[in-house]
Amino acid sequence: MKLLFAEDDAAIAAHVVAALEGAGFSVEHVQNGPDAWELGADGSHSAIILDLGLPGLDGLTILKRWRKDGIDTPVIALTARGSWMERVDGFDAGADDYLPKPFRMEELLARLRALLRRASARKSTVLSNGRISFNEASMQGSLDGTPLDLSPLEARALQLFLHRAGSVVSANEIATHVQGRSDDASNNSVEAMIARLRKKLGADAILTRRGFGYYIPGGA
Amino acid sequence: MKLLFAEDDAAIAAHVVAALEGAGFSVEHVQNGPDAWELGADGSHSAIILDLGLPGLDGLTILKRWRKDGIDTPVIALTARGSWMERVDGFDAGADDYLPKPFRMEELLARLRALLRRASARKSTVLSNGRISFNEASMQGSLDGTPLDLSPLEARALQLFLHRAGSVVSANEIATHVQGRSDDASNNSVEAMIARLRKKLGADAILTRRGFGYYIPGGA
DNA sequence: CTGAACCTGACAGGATGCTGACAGTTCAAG
DNA sequence: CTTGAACTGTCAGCATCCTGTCAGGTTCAG
Repeated sequence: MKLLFAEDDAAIAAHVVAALEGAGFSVEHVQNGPDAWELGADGSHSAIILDLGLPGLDGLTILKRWRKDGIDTPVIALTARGSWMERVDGFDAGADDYLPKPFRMEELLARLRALLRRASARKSTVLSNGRISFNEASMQGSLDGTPLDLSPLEARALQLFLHRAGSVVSANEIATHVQGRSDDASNNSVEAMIARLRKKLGADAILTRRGFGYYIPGGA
Repeated sequence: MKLLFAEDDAAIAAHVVAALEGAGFSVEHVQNGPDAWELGADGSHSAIILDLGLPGLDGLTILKRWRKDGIDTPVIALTARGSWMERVDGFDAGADDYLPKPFRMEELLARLRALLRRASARKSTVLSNGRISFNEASMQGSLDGTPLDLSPLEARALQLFLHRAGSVVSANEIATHVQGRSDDASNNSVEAMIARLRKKLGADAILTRRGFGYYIPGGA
């Protein structure tokens, strides 16, 4: 299990490297953007932990280049603060998970393992429910087999709903998972997105549970 | 929080059981495969710590059987050593996490907590009592299997009653838990809500204990 | 019998959710 | 650099639903 770890802060890096190696991983550590890009580009790592604030070459740019080149190594992005814009950008650029600094090692390890597990079981990444299906590898949704034209946020929302088919997802959870925000209320962006999604999926695809949230029927 | 712990090495087991109980868990300990399978099969545990090298019946086989039978209790697999193959097999069989021996207790506890946290966030509990049932995941109540159309407060109230089936819930508790108020008396909003709920559930679903509160018969 | 506790139907104000429109931003093509 | 398309947050208006309150009736315990 070889990991690539890109982080310029020496103190943090030493700590993390020690913990990762203690957990049985072999770690390659780089401290600047160009090195990270070069090493990651060969696709030989099981996962990459990428600080978005690298010197020399921005983490987001690196990530986008990798994805463009077809490198699908799972990436956990480390964001400087709880900046939600950064998180959203990270997801759009192709990160599989993000972790806001500061973080606890257990958290990083847990997410890393989850990511590796998902990656190893990547065969069955097609969620389906009634007329709707969704390929998590390509983030492509379909209705009755015909591909849908979903925006990034809509796709993530649909993914979330399908993962939790049959159970209610609160607007707050949607905001967190899909948009990367955690501030509640005071805006109806979730409602707006649901409306757009419904327009593409059909009005009865996503149901409202007034006062609680939204859900896709079926599942559990 | 009841745990199932399957481990045949008596020395390790004693150590782990002591630590788990010290952390506030109630532990059922078994030392061979068949016992583990039997006890785990009732799905009553919050989590299972499963040594893969059990005598009598292999841990992986047990795990696969459970999953086949729909037991989705979170499982931490203990692997003999850092054998990579074993880990992969463990994940494929349905383990939620693995831990290579030897391990430190803190590590086990940390992973256990992480697992329980994740699991509790996804659990879809169905409360039921006589003709009434309530799915907490979808916040959907049913009477004789037919879905009910409950308002948010009614749904939360029904949930509360079912959680405390057989015991009296005071109007004050209802006001607090369901409506989020803490001011007592001076209004009969609770009474009004009970009336509306009875209209949907049937008059005999919720009984009054004059001077104390309301309750659903049966349960405890 | 009597007062307190409880029930119920009606109602209005408020909360909640939906929708169409719009503007700022990003991104890629020209 | 300019341009245009796509995306998404925000806003305002609207429809609907929810729920606290009130008034009057009913039931219960002492």
